[in-house]
Amino acid sequence: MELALSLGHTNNASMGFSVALPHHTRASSDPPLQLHHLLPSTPVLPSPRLPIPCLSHALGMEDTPVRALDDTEDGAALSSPNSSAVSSFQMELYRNSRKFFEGDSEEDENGSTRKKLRLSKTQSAFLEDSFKEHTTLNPKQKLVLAKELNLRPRQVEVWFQNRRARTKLKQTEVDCEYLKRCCESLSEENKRLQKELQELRAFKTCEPFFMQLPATTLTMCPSCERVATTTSAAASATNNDSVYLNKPRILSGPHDPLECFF
DNA sequence: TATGTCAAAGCCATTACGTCA
DNA sequence: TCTGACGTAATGGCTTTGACA
Repeated sequence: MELALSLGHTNNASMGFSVALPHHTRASSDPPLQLHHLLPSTPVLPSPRLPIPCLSHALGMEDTPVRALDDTEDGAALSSPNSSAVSSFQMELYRNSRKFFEGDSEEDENGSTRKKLRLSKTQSAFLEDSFKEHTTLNPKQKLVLAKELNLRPRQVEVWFQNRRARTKLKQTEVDCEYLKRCCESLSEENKRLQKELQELRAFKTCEPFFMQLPATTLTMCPSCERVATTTSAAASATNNDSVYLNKPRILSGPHDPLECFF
């Protein structure tokens, strides 16, 4: 029985029940990366690329190369922010990024402390969309994403690592649920078959009694058309007279009840 | 051609931290 | 204010793989 479990999102549907991600998805053969490869076809953000350049501008970080990719293709998308007032959305980004930068600097100062930096919703959404496109990143993709989100490449790498782990965990839960249902179903089937077997056995053991009804009602074997005869002992006891025996009696040889009946 | 070494990348288990009820 | 549960970022160790001598 093949358990073709392609429930939910799996990295490799052909792997059947296994939920393991391909161990090595090294992208050495990947085509040259373009930014649009990293982005969802339907961005969840008004303009996924907009906030970061905005942010860089607000922070006076124009020297930070945000446009890490081929300018010819995505230049428009990465163009400077529009002239409208900075939205609260962008301000939130600004504040979040301030926190990140402060966190980074703090970590640099006392490297022993492990500061956990919470990603903003925007960053998470961006990463999530990228994950839908590629569950693994090649170094270039990682760098591009890191620059886009103002994160360290290591952070992007870790996020994808943890995201793959979460996916696998969820898939495992789904698989467990499915197997649980399979198990329950098989148990029911097993019970049903056991019951059926018991009934058949009971029927088989009852049959001789069926065959041992009073002689008047069971005088002839349907297969051989022989009537019940007396045993030799009975014959001698009755002076060789043929008698009908009312006592239970199993015929031997061809008169085996099972042989005759079936 | 076979083999050992090394670096890179991924997975896994675990820790540590932030948030929330 | 405290606390425990939970989600998740981060870490360290191990394995696998490909390149290279």
